[in-house]
Amino acid sequence: MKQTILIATPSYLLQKGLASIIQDIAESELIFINDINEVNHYLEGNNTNCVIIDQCLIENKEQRALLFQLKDKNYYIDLVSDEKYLPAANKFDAAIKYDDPKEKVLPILEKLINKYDKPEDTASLLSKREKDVLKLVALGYTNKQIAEKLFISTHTVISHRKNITSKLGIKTVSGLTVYAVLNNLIPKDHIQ
Amino acid sequence: MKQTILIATPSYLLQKGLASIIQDIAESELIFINDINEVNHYLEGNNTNCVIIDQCLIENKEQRALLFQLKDKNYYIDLVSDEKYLPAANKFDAAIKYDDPKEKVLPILEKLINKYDKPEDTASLLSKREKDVLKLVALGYTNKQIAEKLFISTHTVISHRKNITSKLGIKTVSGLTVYAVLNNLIPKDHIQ
DNA sequence: TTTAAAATCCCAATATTTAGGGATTTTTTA
DNA sequence: TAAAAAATCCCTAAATATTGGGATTTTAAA
Repeated sequence: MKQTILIATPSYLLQKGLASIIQDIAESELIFINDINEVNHYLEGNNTNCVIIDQCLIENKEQRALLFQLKDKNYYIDLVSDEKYLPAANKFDAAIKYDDPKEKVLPILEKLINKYDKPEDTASLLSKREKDVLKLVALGYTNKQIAEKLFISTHTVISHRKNITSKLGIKTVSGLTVYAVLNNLIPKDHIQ
Repeated sequence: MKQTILIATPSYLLQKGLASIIQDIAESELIFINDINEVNHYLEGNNTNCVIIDQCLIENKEQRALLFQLKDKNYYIDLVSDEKYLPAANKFDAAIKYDDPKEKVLPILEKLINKYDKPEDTASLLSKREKDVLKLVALGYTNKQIAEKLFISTHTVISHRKNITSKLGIKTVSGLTVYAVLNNLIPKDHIQ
């Protein structure tokens, strides 16, 4: 099952940046809110796995206390504009600075995703071989070409495609292509 | 023709955020650099349309002077962490703050894209009708279904597809689907 | 060690697409 | 107003994909 991540920051650049990075790692449901009171309200009424919150939204102690009421249920990531706003001791599980480079940001988000990523997600619906076939379908190869590439007969390719179709409920090449692109099975680049 | 945008910031979040927003507006070539000297070196040896540079990378006057040597050729966007770093008078064409909301960021980038987007880009390669057909192909319809939807014969659909194929040089359904998705001809949602 | 899933292969009939020719009628545009 | 481009329609043969049946062998899990 997809995990839900709440992202609370007024910055559009950071919203889109976090979204882009997170979706590259694994498909997740992202909620964007930029009002601290709405964040607390949302957390009370909905299940989330992680809260990424911009330090600049927290104005007082009451808000802060409310925020951490559900500490046990969620993973909290602090988002700060500058090192100086990093409190020495705090309740956050991790912190990301606005200007952190790739090497600092990626591990934190990857850890978060792996922590909550369930094994039975979309990708594992398909067997290894089915994914191989799907990839090549999405890359525009014919069944015959796929058979040659995988050293199997076209019959087998067709069988795999039948299984893919029934598992995914997607029967058209274009639908499978979109699925493959969205599930990062193929690079988004040009296709022959 | 695609435009080239140089993005200079150490922040991975901002890099990915800018990339995500810009690519949503129009396909562009993005160059990421996070060293001011490399930026200047790159600008001398390559053609760009726009430079988005993080204020924090500019350490002294010499670097600043070098940066604006090609002022006439490029559109410059300033990226600042805080209002206080915004110089009263400067050579930048626009400025974006780290924590700007969508309403401030989008117009600036849209203006930039439209400024340089050539009329003869990918979308206008195809005629109106060809785009109609391409859309439906990418949505997984068969030629027969497309014919019914557009109130034309399947022969016409096939003719349009032949023209699309020769104009785009893409002959597979999956390739056309990726093209359609990348060119925002269809919503990225689920397809039957 | 059974059982179930995965991976492999086969056939035949039908549906669909592709590639190679055309041709005619509207619209645009120079 | 000519000429060019766009949109429409037609044909046939060959190539591919889809559907709806099977079956066998490996591999993994209970």
